[in-house]
Amino acid sequence: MQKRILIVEDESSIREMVAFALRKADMEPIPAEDARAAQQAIATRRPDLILLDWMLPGMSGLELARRLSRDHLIRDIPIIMLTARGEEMDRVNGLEAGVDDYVVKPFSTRELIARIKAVLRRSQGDDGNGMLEAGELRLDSAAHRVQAGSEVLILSPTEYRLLHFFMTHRDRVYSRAQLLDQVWGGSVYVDERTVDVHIRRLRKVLEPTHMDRLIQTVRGTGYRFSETP
Amino acid sequence: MQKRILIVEDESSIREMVAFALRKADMEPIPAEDARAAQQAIATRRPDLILLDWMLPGMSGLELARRLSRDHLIRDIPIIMLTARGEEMDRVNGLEAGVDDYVVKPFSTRELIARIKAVLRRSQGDDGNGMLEAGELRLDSAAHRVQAGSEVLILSPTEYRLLHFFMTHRDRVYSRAQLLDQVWGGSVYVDERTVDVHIRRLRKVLEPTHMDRLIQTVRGTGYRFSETP
DNA sequence: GCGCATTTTCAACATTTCGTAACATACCCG
DNA sequence: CGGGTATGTTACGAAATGTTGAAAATGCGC
Repeated sequence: MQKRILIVEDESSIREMVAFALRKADMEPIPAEDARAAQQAIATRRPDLILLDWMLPGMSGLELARRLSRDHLIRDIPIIMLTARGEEMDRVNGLEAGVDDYVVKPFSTRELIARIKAVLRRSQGDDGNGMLEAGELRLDSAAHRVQAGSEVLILSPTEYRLLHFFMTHRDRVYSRAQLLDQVWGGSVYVDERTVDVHIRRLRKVLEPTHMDRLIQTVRGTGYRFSETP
Repeated sequence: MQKRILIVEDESSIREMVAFALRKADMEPIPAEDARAAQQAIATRRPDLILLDWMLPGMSGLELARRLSRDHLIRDIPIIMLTARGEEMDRVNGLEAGVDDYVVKPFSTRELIARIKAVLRRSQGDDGNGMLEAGELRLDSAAHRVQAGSEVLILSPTEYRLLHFFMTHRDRVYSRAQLLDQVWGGSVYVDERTVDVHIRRLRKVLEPTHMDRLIQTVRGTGYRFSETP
């Protein structure tokens, strides 16, 4: 199934080059040259991923990203930011706005494609209806329900958000700070150790079904969600 | 070590401009104005990368690329295509004659150099994503995971940093002092022999998969990471 | 305001990692 | 061949890091 990729970029040469590369990789490019066009395209075509230039005429890419992540229907669309070198990409700002990855210009088209695939893969198991799967685990975000096999699991709100984040961001380490940003929201101050406790809780819920193996500790760095040990 | 870059381009002004930029970037340009000259240059000088104009007098760049990828000795030389904007790029779609990247004319030499470097890096086992490969070894820096074949290897934080450094700095000796600087960070005081111990630990992890051969001792100097003994 | 579910903090406990030192082995050169 | 130096190997205690249970704090509906 062809993935639709929205390209929000004001320079037409870059837009064209990326569109070219996307087609070659069997994806469907949707070009947009500013935030207005982007928003319209999102509403009408619902892309699977958004490529967002950091600097845009009118509204900055970051601002647009923030707006998008505010809208619940859109927030699960992953975003990759395109930034010019040295264009101080404050990583934290990006994380707050729900940006999934960065690519620094100038980039090779192959690298860009690889990153796009990586991000799409990470949010895989998402069949478009908000059904996420990993191992025996199934998370139905529409119904807000989690199952392991036929077992229904009861999660607290935070546990649920944490698991949901992990299932849409697999095979990647996240530090405690990053998890706090993403799962708790950037504007709360809580001890980093709190993350450990919730990890523990989540594991405890998953333990009876052996799905706790999906949540892995990366010593010295943070935690990771992955099917491979 | 200087990289040899073959420039196949009929317009001499572009050839010269690119050659100039390449020299400035410490690479060695090999100019060729048509397919015949290109093939001869490939046979005699074996370039590390080929810049190929889309439109050439006689044989088109695409046709040349196809021929090259047919030859097993040549097929792993990466190719970057130079195309004019709108030069029926869509036709490239399934063709895919082993082209690694392409740059749309007019391009800035700075961008071109950046792309060249990216492609060269990739051919050294760095896919630009933080996926590093060497032999059977694969290090995924996003997931913070190391595999040898399908085997997952467990590394301590320092072992991981050390391996990561080596995989991004191959074929070069580093003294213990340099390794301490780069891997431990300049502001720590530890005995140089500590490096030996960590090398030993890393080797031990790699031993079962025979990948310890990648870490080589250079007596009197330090250590080196290389695929060739 | 009260009771309940949830979240956060805290601190004891368990495990891993690290640097050092001591000993073993390999290599070089006269 | 033998001494001297460089590197390999191992063991051990201290320090860093992760885990865990329980208590304290918070927030929410009634």
